[in-house]
Amino acid sequence: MGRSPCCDEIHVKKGPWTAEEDKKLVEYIQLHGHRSWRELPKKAGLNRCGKSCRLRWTNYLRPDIKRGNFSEEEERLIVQLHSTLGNKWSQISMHLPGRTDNEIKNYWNTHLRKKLLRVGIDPVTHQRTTNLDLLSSLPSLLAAAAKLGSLANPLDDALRLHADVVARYQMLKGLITLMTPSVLPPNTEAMNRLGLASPGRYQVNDLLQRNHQLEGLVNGSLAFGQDRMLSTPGPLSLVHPNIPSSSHASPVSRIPHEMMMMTKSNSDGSSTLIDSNSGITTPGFSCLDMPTAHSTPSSVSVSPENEPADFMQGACGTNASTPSQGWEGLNLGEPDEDFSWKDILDQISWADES
DNA sequence: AAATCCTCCAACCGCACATCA
DNA sequence: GTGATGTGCGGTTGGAGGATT
Repeated sequence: MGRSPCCDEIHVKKGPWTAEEDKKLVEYIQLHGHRSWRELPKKAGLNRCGKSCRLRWTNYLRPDIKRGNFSEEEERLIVQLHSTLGNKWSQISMHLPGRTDNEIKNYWNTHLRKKLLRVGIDPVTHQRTTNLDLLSSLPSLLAAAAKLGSLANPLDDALRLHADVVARYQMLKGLITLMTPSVLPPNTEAMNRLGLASPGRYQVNDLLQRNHQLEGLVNGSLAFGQDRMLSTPGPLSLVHPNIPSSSHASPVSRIPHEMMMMTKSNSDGSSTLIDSNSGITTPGFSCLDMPTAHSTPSSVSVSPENEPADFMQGACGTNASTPSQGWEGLNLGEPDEDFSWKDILDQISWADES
């Protein structure tokens, strides 16, 4: 029952093609075409199975094949087509002249897939990976940080600091990812979840800009931490710039010189980050033109009823009655006493979980 | 310099479907 | 209607070559 394998002939060569085989195949097809792939190898004097000949021709020897790197335009097109067609590589290749399905498939698996993952897009569903995915690594990070924290020598403190900074960095990256829409075709389900789907309210570029701003903040904080770790090892407390130092009334007792960050408002609406200990400034941090507030968040709840804009406002402090409220709600300030990643997770509620 | 690891991609494999006798 | 055959497609593999240790 069933069909016989295509390449069941004994002594049929497999593996890479030689230049001589290529030449034979090309010359034969140019002269006679390829009406029957099964007959072709015999007639062309090739010790290959028809299937192998077809593959070699369609994927490599065909004269209209485009070689070389994929352009950005091609990349975009592939991603776009993949989001609607899935792994239908042959259909995708129809839209990219000169590219074979095999080439596109390989390029997808080796480059584009990873690229999407890096920017927080699930390459299968083309949905943003949820913050919960990103945050799933936090327990291990925290465990590592706690373990390091229990050791008592300067080097361990430095390591602990580093783990702490990394954990916070991951956390903020996760939140930024959560708050920002994709540059790709709208990821409707995730966008709807976050209430980001309504057109006109959020412009992608606008949000991307905010993303950059927030990333700048995060990276800046990370840089501060690393800088501090090198010079004076000790725990780092990442404090949001808009939280006045007075609002951090319970500095962690074990931290002798907690690094504090404040902001100076600039006339253009941006702010400059200032490390009150070192005096180091980081200009350009900005919470420009956030949508108008209609509530002041006392805690963070990302759901259609309590949109991320509220959180963003809280985070940036432009409209909250107390500038610090948004970030305080996130518990980003006091790492050693009250700080709890679980609390943050608890504060982020998903509409479809209820 | 050697060993090991990693990445990439051409080629293979097996299945599904279309066609034909 | 059924089985044999040919072709197309998507997933997977193996090895070459580069990077890292």
